[in-house]
Parts: sequence; C-alpha cells; structure tokens
Amino acid sequence: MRLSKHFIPTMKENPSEAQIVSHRLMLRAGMIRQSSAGIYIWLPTGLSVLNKIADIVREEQNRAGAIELLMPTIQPAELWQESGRYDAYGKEMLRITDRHERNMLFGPTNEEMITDLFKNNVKSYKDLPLNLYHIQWKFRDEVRPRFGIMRGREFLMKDNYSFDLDFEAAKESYNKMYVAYLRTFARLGLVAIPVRADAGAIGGDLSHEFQILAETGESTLHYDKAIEDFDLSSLTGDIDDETVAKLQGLYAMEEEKHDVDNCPVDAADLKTAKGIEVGHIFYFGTKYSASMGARVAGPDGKEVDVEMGSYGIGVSRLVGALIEANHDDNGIVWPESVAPYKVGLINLRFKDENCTNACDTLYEKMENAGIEVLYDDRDVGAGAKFANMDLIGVPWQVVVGPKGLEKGVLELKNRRTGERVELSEEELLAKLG
RNA sequence: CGGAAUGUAGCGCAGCAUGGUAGCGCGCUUCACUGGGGGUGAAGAGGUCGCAGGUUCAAAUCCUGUCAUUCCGACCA
Repeated sequence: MRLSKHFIPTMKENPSEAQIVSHRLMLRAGMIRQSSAGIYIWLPTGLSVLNKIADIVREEQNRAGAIELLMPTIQPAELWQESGRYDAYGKEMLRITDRHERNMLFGPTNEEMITDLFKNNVKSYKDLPLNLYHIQWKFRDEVRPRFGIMRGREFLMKDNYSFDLDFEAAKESYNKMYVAYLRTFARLGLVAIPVRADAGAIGGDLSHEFQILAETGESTLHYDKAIEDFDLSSLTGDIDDETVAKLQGLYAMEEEKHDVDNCPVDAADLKTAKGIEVGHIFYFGTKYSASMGARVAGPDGKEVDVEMGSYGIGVSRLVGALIEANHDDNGIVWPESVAPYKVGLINLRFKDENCTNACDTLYEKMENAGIEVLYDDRDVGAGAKFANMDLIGVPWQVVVGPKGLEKGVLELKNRRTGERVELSEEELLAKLG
C-alpha cells in the first residue's frame, strides 16, 4: 500500500489522556481513536493487527479441535435469569430495553447462550466431546476504563466452551486448551506465564490465567523460575502431556494468593514480576448445565448434567499487551507474525527520478511477490519517513537513496536491532519473500 | 462508587487572579530552498473558549447547573 493513498493518521506529540506506553503509541501510530470512555474506533493498521492476532488464535483453536460459530452481541435477559446471573452481574452488565419493552443486554460473556444452544441441540453422549468457540465483541461497563484498549469497556474476545460427559473427559478438554494457549501466545512471540487461578469451589485446580510479563502489568506474579526453562515464547511445536504435567506442576501465583510462608519454592528460585492477563481458562463442572438443564443421555441411558469449561483470550487486549512487550523510544516494534506490514519502503528522494523509479519498480515486485509492504511515497524529508516508519513499527525497512543506487544496492534495516545491511534487489526479495 | 483534576484550533498548551478585538508551539495549505533521522524561510487556513442558564454596557475570564475526559482508590468472568 502506498502511504500517500492510505489512512494512517500519526501524531508527533503525545495526547494527554494516554498514560501508558501502549495507549500512547496506538494513538500516535494511528491505530485507534477514542470514541468514548473505554470505546475505540479501530483504524486500518490497528484493525489489521487485531485481525492477525484473531487469525492466529483461530488457527490454534481449530488445531485443537474447537469449532467456530458466531453468537450475537445482544442477548435476551431470560437466559441470564435462568442461570441466576442477571441479578448477580450488577452494573457491569449493559442492560438494554427494546421497542417491545423486552429486557436485553449487551453480552459480557456467553456461558448462558452457549449452554442454551447446547441443550436444545445435543442430547447424547455420542456427540461429545464438543468444544465451540467464537470471536466476538463483548461489553462490560467497567466503572473505570483505563489503559486504552487494555482495559476498555468494549473489547474483542475469543471465548469457547467445552462439553464433556464426565470429569476425566473434561480435564482432557481443559488440557487441550492449555496447550492451545501455550502455542497461541508463543506464536505471538510472547512469554505468557500460566498462573494458577482460583475458580471457586467447583473448579479445583483446573483454572489458569495466562499472564504476559510487562512492567505495566496490573497484577503481581510469583513464579518458579524453572518455568523459564520451558522457553515459553518459542513453544510452537508439539507439546506432549508430559510437558503439560511438568509445567502445571510448577508454582506460579498471583500476589493475592501467594503465601510467602508456605511457598513450596525456595526464595532463591522464586521470581516476582508484573503481568497482564491475556487469557483465562477454567473448568466449572455443571454450574450452568445444572441450572439451565443441559443434560445428555449417557451410555447407560441415564441423563447426566454435562461437564463444562470455558476459555477466554482477550484479543483486543493482546494488541496493547504486545506493544507493552515490544516497543522502544522510537515507537512500536511489531513481531512479524502480527505486524500490519512486513516491510516499509522508504524513498529518500521523492524528486529524484532514479530513486522514485527504483522504488516504484521495487514496490510492484514486492506486491506481486505477496510481500506486505507499506511504501512511503510522500514528498517529505528522510528523517520524517524514518521516524514515521519506526513509530508504526514495521519490522523491516527498505531504504532507497541515491548513494545506494550508485553502488547498485538497497539497504535493509531491522526495526528491532537497528542493524542495516546492503543487498542486491534479488537478495532482498529472496530474504523478504 | 468514594476522592481529585481538567475541558480554549487536529495534537500539546498559555490567557482566567484584576471581565474589554482569541494567542503560542507542533501539525495542515501554498511557494521557494533543502534532501540519509521529524530541515529552513515566507505567506496562509483553521476556534460560537465542553454545553445551558445567570450577573454585566461587555464573559474564555465571575456565579449556578450540567455533560465529558483523565488520575488515585475500591471493583474487575
């Protein structure tokens, strides 16, 4: 895409309302604009990153055997009255009345709806296990939205729900999702520590929060440093049961649940860090199936309440979390897997025919090769182009100027390391292709 | 929801005490120069000062109300 024809409204100065780095950079890099408190417009590059994250999440869900569907954002109050959560949920639930005075709500989560769907369509153990997911906008009317997209009121979430006949099967479903989560975050280049979370009386130990390590995290974690030996951010291959068991056996707790005196890990092996919650998985047994009557016939012909679990990933929150984990003084440093563009093409001399011709040609070749390229073809100074491209965070910058052209080379800059190499056009296309 | 602050041009801010023609920087437009890290100069455009009342000859400025946004805390499947 040519920058001159694109819509990426970047800003030189920091908007005063943005306090944390990801919020500032998302505004400055032209990814989002605020509509009202905790509600944002996703501009083209922001949307692109959001979609790429969602695609990775989707691929890993599919790989794990989950099946995608799409439930509505607006739900009828009756479902929530059935489960008893309509009154319990409080003011965080945005309640709406339609023209027929019917009570509706903007869904903050979908346990009720999916349980209702399940009970109306699944009657036999033969249809289990079943794991359904969707990636849909949620709304929680947070008292105090903050940190931009990270703690918004409207947010994009992948949530899925597993249905099994008994606890053993449910545990298997749970572990499949555990693995899928490890893989998902690894593909995003993130270290996401699986932290033991308390899911209440029912969940037992089958509940984990996945926390990305970042200084601006809202929660404090204490974890066995042996977890780092798993090299979580590159755990993208097969993950066997043994690895899962080992990892789940290692200590990792949030501050509130951490007991210094009874901690099984030596102080010397314990690490403390701030985390951002980006995923949460838990088994909750028959909490909703019992209250809403979701039963299946077992092999013996007797009906049993179905065993359920639910699993969430904050897709929009991940955009902010990724920036918290990947930025420097100049701007965002996207991992290639989610960057809005892979390459930024910088024409240093707009008015130099040789430069512009070389850029135009190279741009076409890259487009034809399927390389996602952002071509800065504007008539502005070189410094402005470098600064802008750094801010947006494109992983590779191809710099075309008169000096290089005389030598017959193109310059390739790595956004993360700052390293620059000179390459021929063939070498460059081969490297980026 | 408790506490605190702020609303003046797209962004960042000054002006308000002591009422009297709406300001600065960045960005934007045009032109010239420049051309490897947000360059230089000149000329421009852009604001019913959050909104509604009130006081006054006169309100960005004083008074009342209201809305919005932000920060601290509590809360957060």
